[in-house]
Amino acid sequence: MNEYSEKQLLIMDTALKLFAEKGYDKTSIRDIAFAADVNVAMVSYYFGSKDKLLEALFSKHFTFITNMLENILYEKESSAFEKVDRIIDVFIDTLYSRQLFNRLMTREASIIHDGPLFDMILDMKTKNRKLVERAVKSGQRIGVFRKDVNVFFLSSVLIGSVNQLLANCRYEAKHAKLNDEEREAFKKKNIEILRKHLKQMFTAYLTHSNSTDNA
Amino acid sequence: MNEYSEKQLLIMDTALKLFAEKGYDKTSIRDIAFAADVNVAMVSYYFGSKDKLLEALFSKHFTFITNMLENILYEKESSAFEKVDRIIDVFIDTLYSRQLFNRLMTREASIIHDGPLFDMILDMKTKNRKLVERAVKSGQRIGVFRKDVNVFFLSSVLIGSVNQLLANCRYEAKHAKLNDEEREAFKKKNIEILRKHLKQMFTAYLTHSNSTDNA
DNA sequence: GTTTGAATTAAACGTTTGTTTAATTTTGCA
DNA sequence: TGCAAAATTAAACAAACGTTTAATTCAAAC
Repeated sequence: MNEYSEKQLLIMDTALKLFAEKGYDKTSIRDIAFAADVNVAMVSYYFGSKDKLLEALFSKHFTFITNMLENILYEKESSAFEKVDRIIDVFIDTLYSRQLFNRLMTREASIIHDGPLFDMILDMKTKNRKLVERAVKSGQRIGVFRKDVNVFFLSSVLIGSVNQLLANCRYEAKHAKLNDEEREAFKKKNIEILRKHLKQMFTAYLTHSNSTDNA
Repeated sequence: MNEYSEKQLLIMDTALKLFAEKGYDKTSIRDIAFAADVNVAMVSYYFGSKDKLLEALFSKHFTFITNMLENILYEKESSAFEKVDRIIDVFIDTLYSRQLFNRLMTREASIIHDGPLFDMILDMKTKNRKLVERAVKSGQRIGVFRKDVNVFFLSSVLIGSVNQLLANCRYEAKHAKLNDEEREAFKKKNIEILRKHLKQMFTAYLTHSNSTDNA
């Protein structure tokens, strides 16, 4: 199913980069063709249309990411705390290593109302929540986590923080006029801070007995 | 400076709604004109161009939001914990009450590389951080907050969480086929959960003594 | 070497876009 | 009422867009 020729992959990679940096709508097929050094007609020839190219991009990265998430889901971990740490690592590493796709997806997600892309994104959001839920429940079962944790809240914090921090880094890097190398180093540095503090924050929150239980 | 006629405000409000829901690029001037029941030429006549209309929208909402943030900055609060609670309230309420603009801004922010919009967004991000920083430092001064708090991290968590939760709510609401009223009630419910748990989480994190100080 | 189908190309197509024009209507003021 | 400026309109404009066409090149099989 997902077997693309080298030329198709070249087009997809080039398109992903341009879509992420300039936006889907502001990237013309001619832009992609020029950057990938292929003829304009090749996109329609291989993918059918610009929309289908976007769909192909989503499918490709979704199968990779959701597969990874599902594998984690069936891992055996020794403690609930390790589970939480592991999940934070997986989310951060995935969002960081697939920054371009993640940027494109988040952007498109905010204006999509239905169709195959909507279904894919909804499916991924559900899987994200399942993963967080599993870790939380295992900690609750053995009594080390508080009982009134809200998973919808937690997964929003997790994903939202990473994306927001990466966006902030891009802005700071541009403001400080960092070059590509410096910017990536800056991102990496802040991602590691995020990782460390997010783990601390989640642990503190999950083990903290709720002081306003009756609210 | 910011004095617009009723017709100009009508165009701006209509444009904001369409930009937020369909995206800036996918909304044509004809779409706006039709929805606002004005002639297509009126947009260029009043604002100069579509880009300038977007700039006007940004200016309008930015002056409001940044003014509000700066006012908070000089408020007197009794305790550091109250300061944190207050800031969380302000961010949540602002992001929630200006959902449409916030959605538009976040979306455009991810593909803007320079220009007046870039400067405005950067300015707002800086102000956000200043606000968080002030609350954290006041708690550190009197010794109730830990010393190694990272403000860049905290502000990312705060803004990122709210936006991500609202985006998740939109998806859930569409999946559950809620109508407009039900969707807003669903959002409101989850925002209140977010508010409560975010305050707990921040407090737990800020007062939690760091167990890996030497890391 | 010929044939067959895929790959590649330059050119053209029709549509939509943001914007402008030029004419007309409305408004506010003397 | 008369007049000048502002507001509003329908029509037209050029440019950019995604896509298609029709011709040509390429590669592999026989």
